[in-house]
Amino acid sequence: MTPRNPSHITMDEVNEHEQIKVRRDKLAQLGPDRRLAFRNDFRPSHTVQAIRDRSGDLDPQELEALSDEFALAGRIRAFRPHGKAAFFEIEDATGRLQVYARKDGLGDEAYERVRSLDVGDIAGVRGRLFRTRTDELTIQAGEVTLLTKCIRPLPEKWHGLKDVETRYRQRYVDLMVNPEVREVFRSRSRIIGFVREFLRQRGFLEVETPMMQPMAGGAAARPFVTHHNALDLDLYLRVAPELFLKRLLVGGFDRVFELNRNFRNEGLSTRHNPEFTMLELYQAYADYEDMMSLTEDLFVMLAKEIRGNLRIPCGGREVSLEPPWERLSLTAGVARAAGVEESALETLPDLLRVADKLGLQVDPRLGRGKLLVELFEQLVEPRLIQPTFVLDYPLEVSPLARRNDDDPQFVDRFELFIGGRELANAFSELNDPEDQQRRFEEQAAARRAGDDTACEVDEDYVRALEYAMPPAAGEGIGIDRLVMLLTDSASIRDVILFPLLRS
RNA sequence: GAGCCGUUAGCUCAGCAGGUAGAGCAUCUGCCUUUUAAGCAGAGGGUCGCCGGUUCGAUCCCGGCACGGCUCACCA
Repeated sequence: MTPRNPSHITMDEVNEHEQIKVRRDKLAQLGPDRRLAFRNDFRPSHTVQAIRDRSGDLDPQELEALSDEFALAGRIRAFRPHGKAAFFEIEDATGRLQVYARKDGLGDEAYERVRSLDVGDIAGVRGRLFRTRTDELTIQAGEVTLLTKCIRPLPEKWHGLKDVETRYRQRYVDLMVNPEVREVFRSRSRIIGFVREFLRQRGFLEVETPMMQPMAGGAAARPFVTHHNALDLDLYLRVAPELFLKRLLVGGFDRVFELNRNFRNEGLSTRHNPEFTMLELYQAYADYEDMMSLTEDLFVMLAKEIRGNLRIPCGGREVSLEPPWERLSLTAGVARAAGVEESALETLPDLLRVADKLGLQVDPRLGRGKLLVELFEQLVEPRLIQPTFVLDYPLEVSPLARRNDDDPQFVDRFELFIGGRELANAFSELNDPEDQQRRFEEQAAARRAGDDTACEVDEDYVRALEYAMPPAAGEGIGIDRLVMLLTDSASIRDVILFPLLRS
């Protein structure tokens, strides 16, 4: 557990924990020259994986005949002393390998130095390979060098580190001792690499747009504020890159994406971290139907790549990513869940009546569109376990989306739900500058009325649309939630290396 | 921001009508040259999250605070 109030503890505090003291003393016994205790002159010749690959199919006799000497470096993860011999395990980024050290092989002095090593120390080992009686591939140490002393004891070897607070605050320890955590973050890296390659192959250009913006637009969320001293200018950390990416469509890049951090000054939960990673992509001459296809393609390929299967575990259930995915209109979903006809959801009083009938707490000041979305979130969203595109959002909750050609009160937009969580949001883009100006003004009015998640009028964005933005569609995919899905993680903190905690 | 739950040794966890605490691993000492959750024998280690209250006496009961978890709210 992290000390809660360490301000009164100093480095020379005498009652240092016994185990730390023992390790510090061992460090001191190496002598006053710190270069010998923290050396950087050992170069491994092989990783554990490379050694296993090299020796994998050799029988014990062939292994004995192999005269190669291997140099291996890593962290000591187990120590089994036996009088005049000792076994320990070295772990590097690729795995663990057992080391066997004998007094009669190393000499008295060198053997004593091996015996003084602790679990957690970083060490280098040189020697030849053999197999033990129990057929364990082992390196017989001809030389063992302490490279870096570990002053603190590692968590228990069998149960590991369980305390979630320590796991998040001291992620380095979590990573050290919990291999499944390392695996999650390796998967995260592979997923992000795969997404980039997927888009690159489809002709998308990866770009970087401002994270510090003079005006926070592109999503309905409260921004973080910061200040530039030299310009004496307040800036907002971006809540979304959307308005900048669409300016690039105007400029002639007709397929762009950005995969990077957004910042929203909102609450924390198992699905929300104040800084999170979002993919946004924009494609000219495409509509939201194209985004649905692209999303299915991407998720299917990712599931095959990462899980090797389209049926993946998700919080104790199974999710099938086999396309095509279900499509459900927002209104139909609410009607079905509420047990009424869609025609009974047409007006604001209709919706209030339904909410009342179901005993739902809703804000009566909401307009029809927001209320419909609210009902959907309460009634339908948590039940959308299998992949579902939710379609046809009300205009008033979608100030940047293109109107539906047949029903101008709705927009051509979908959100994707899997495992009860929103994974993506996409729409055909609004490119009529006059309509956009009016929608911005409605947002600004809502803002003046107290909605601090509503955006302001972005005059330059409207001007950009006046230069003509090609018809286009765009999509945002929550990368953290995508990683949660593909690693079956219950909390966003399990897929973010250093999630925000109170300090 | 609200409700519920949690915080005991380095780690994982027990415990208690209210009588200031235990185990395993880890650590230390001794023995042990093919073990692998090594083994055997012994030892040390705790402001029971923090502050206050009740009480002869509080790890335990009560109040407050801190941090964390879950749920809700917020997050189109």
